[in-house]
Amino acid sequence: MKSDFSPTAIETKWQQKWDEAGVYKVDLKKAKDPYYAMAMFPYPSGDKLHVGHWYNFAPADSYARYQKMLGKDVFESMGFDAFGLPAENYAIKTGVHPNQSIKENVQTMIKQLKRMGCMYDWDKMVNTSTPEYYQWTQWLFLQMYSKGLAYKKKANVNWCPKDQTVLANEQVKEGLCERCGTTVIQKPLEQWFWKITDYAQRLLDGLKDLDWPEKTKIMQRNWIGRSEGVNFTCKIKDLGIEFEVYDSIPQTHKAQTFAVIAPDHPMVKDLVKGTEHEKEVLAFAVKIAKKKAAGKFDIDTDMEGIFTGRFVEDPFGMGDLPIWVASFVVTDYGTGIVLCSAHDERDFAFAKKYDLPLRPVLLPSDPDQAELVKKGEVFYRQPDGIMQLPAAFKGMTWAEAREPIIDYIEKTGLGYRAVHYRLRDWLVSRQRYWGAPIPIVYDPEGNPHPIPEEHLPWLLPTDVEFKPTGESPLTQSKEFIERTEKIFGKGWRPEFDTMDTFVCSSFYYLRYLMAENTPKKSQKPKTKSQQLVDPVLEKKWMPVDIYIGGPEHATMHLIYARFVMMALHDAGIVSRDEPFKRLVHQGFITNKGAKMSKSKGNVVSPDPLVELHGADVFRMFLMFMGPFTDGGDWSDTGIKGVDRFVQRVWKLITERVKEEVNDEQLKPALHATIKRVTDSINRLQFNTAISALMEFLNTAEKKEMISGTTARTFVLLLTPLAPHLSEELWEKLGSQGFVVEQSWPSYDESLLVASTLTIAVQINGKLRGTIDVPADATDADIITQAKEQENVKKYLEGAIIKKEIYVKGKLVSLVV
RNA sequence: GCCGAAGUGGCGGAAUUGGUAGACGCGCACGACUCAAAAUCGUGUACCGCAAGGUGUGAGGGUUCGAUUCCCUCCUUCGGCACCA
Repeated sequence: MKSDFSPTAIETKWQQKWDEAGVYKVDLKKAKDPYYAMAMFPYPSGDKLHVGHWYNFAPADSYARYQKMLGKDVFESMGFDAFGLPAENYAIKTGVHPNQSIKENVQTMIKQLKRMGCMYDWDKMVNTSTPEYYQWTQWLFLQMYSKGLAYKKKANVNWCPKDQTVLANEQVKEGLCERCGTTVIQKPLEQWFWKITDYAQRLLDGLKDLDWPEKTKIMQRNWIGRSEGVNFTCKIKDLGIEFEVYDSIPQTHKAQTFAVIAPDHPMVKDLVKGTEHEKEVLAFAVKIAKKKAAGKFDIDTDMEGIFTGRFVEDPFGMGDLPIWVASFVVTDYGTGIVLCSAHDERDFAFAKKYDLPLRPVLLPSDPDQAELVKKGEVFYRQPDGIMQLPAAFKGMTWAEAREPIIDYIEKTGLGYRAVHYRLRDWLVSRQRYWGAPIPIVYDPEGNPHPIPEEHLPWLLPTDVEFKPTGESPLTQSKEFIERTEKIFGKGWRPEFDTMDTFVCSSFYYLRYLMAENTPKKSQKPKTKSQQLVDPVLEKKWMPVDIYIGGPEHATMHLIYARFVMMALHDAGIVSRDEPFKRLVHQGFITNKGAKMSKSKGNVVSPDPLVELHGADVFRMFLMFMGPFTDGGDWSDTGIKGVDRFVQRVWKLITERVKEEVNDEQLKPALHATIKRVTDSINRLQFNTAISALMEFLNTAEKKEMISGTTARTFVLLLTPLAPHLSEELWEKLGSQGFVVEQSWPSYDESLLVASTLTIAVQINGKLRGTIDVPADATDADIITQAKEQENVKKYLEGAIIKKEIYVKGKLVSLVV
């Protein structure tokens, strides 16, 4: 049965056969043992599919195939995150409408994805830029609005001057636009927000039960930034204005010596109104605000302040505290006003700069060192002769003192325990064209009203230019305004902003479960069966069993999706809080150390290599590069090794299999291989799975002929990794059915125990020889034998053995 | 500065609870086949040394009969955060 191996022909053949037989179609309703395998859906950019996509999707598919062979009803989803800036920027450059370019890119990418031979059930594909999809994005907005979770407010927001749109906090990385790298500035604008802060504690608590990478959980925890401390109510002297302050280091209680307020705090004006300080202070506030707006504020060089002339009225019986406006204080954390002490780096530096008094609470007592000794030992002292706290606190360490002091503060009634979070509300509106229109209209008085559901999808108008002007492009659409007036009345205006694309991707895992039922364009989603998600399917399939994607989404998509799922749960739409039970991040593929991107022109296309070697070889090569979660720098050296492996497998199975030949001696190796491959795939370490198969091949090739059983088992092990090749070999072996529908082989434990053991012999921790002993030899026998080993003997001559250690089945260690 | 991950041959990487470091593959060298080359197959390949032997998992200490694995200090690289009192 000798024949040549031609990957492309084989791969095309089996993709067709699978397709015809519908082996990857899943009946979501009938599935008995659902397994929802999902990779983060791609953005259909002009780059097409690059090696990074393959690196993500191919192993994800191999793992899903393994689950299928374990007997699960696997649903592997695929779709497109099609709204967003790149298509719009492309349109600005070329004049091609995003609708057009996205359609083309999606078509190309589907073709490329199909070439990979993954188990995607294409009937359930989603594309977020289609009205069928974005009506649900809009519906979600209305849900949020009706639950009071969507609101509009004027605030300083992150503005990208290049993309001419606002950005969510999560989209600003190191002060730069996450998309284009431009310095982000602050701009006061009226924007739509979603109240993710209401869910801060739940988002934090939920993490502990998730099977997610620890580092991702840590990133989310830091992002949420829960801080515990004490709130105090204070008064401005002579003005009687009451305000709250938050203090997260209660150890400094009664040791505060001044107060600082944020330059853009609304109370600043009231403090200085009509005083000699007014002009100067307000000018200072404006100066700092400008610096911050330009994104140029740097705490190290720009630590500045100015005295307001006002005091906090003796908050703790230790005297009045002067209030300064200080550049480093932020308005929107805590209450924007802070009581300062010696034991904070910034407060300390500020006090030194403006010669403000300090009252340290830690030994040593030198106020010049106060901040530096925070890690120092003993807490509590009375440098100015005033007893600050009860004597019970004396001698406590900084850490020990914390809780008792909070208790003490509460008991004295001066303040109360409080929790603050760093998490801010999610800014969801964007001044761009290519997104889902926000389903809100304004009456002639300018009051917002939700668009009734029957008008969904609230279509994105097409009579729009894309030039970013800083104003929403939708304002140019005559049709959009006419449509609004026609439905709602004269003088009514639509909301011109669109939604952040992260809204689209915050619930797509639910839409996959419904995509088959999506009405045609002509239909409107009004009937009962047309809902965001069928509760029965949701209950059955959610949460997603394994979600695979890049770590760059740790504080964006992955936190938004959790928030939206929780909000939907509270609204009774879904049955649980968390969308992704298990999360895995694939590693990042770089090119000469740099991130692949079109602008750098270093994107590597997989197509030529796939053409040359076939999809199986290419995907195995990517898996063989190293651990899936590590990624690495791109290089195609080494693909040859996998190619050779495939050629040799082909040769062995097509030329050297004889059904009834006796190859009993191969059995232990075969079963060891089953175990190794199984364990490796379980841990998503495809590299070691492949090397185990290579090792077995090396062993098997030494035999003249191998049996049908051995060959079939080997092909089964290869199936998740190289599905097309395996299918062809399965057929050549005369086996029934699709190999991709066979069960995963199991191994016989008893065959894994070797009949002879090789024991290492060490003297003083150095390897001096090995001995072969029967598996049933006694410990004493083995030690005796070890001492008689030739090389060992040499070292034992004239030496006294002080200690003998035998590690079962592994080694003998002698100490002389 | 803070949080996290990682440093092993010329290269990608192996080595589940401490137990024969370098599996598997690339590359390289030599050999076979060939007029020749490619492909393929075989042998070798951590370093020093002719050898006996010694040295080796970023550096330095420590625990242990025994450390890539555990502990301490430090260095480098990568990822995230950075005014949140």
